[in-house]
Amino acid sequence: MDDTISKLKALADKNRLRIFCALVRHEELCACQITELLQVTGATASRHLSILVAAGLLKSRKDGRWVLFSLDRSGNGFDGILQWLDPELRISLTLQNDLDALVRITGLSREDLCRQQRGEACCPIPKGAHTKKES
Amino acid sequence: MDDTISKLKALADKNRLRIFCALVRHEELCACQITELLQVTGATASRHLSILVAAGLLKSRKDGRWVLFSLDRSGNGFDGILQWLDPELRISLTLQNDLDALVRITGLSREDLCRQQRGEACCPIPKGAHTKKES
DNA sequence: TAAACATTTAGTTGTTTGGCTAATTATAAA
DNA sequence: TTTATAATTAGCCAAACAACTAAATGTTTA
Repeated sequence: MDDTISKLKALADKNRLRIFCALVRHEELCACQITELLQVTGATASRHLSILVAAGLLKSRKDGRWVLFSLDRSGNGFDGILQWLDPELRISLTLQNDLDALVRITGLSREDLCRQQRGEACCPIPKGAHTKKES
Repeated sequence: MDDTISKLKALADKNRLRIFCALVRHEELCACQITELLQVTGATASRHLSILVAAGLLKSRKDGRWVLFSLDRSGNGFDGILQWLDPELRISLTLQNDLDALVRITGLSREDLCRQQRGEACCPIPKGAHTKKES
């Protein structure tokens, strides 16, 4: 039961649910892409990611300097979770907006993305991104 | 999305998950039966129940002095939730123990149960109930 | 009507959680 | 080998939460 509660707790947070749903549609995302998506500090994104990994919902692998995260579909009841959350993916404006934002984020090279996050303004954020309101 | 997060948060608590799973197997339970099951104060059980109702996972109806709770199966994605949690019901010792305890609890009249909770010791708790350990 | 009683609401307290900044670790580039 | 950098960890604070006791609410019975 503790295992199930860990998964529920892990998903019962807006930012972590956004991460999870983003990874339903994108095979792999690195920590800095998640950071950019959520618009929080890298430390905060890292904490959320570690909670999702600890709950057995995500797995990660290193790729040089980067750490890439993806869904861990091997967990108990994973299909039930997806079946539950899938309708959500289609109707939530927040999640739709995230998918739009991910088109931009994954379109940048990881180098440019991280440079941008450090405020060197080499890659201005296109107007309209991150501006839709939740229904 | 907020609706989904409410449901996840509501289930992401050990006592509330126990309530929910108890109601998967028992059509209706009153607040005092839940109180007896969880071994918490009536106020605490009432709060947990209200959170589950607010999340749309349970519904309630009044029957005289008593309030009876049951699953609200009309909610979005309810089947996915059940599909996810059903395996849990079979393997968790805590939940199995709860089902055993419910046999005793539902075997008592509501009157006797509530009298017992007030400590008049009219209905001694059978030895062995509430004693199994979680795996 | 008065007393008993099932449940809920209010108010308090200690714990958990989510965010931040700063410091640390590990990898890559100069 | 020094510097830059992606990610994590540590430490802090405010907000959220779960438990309790006590008081309030609404229903039934004497």
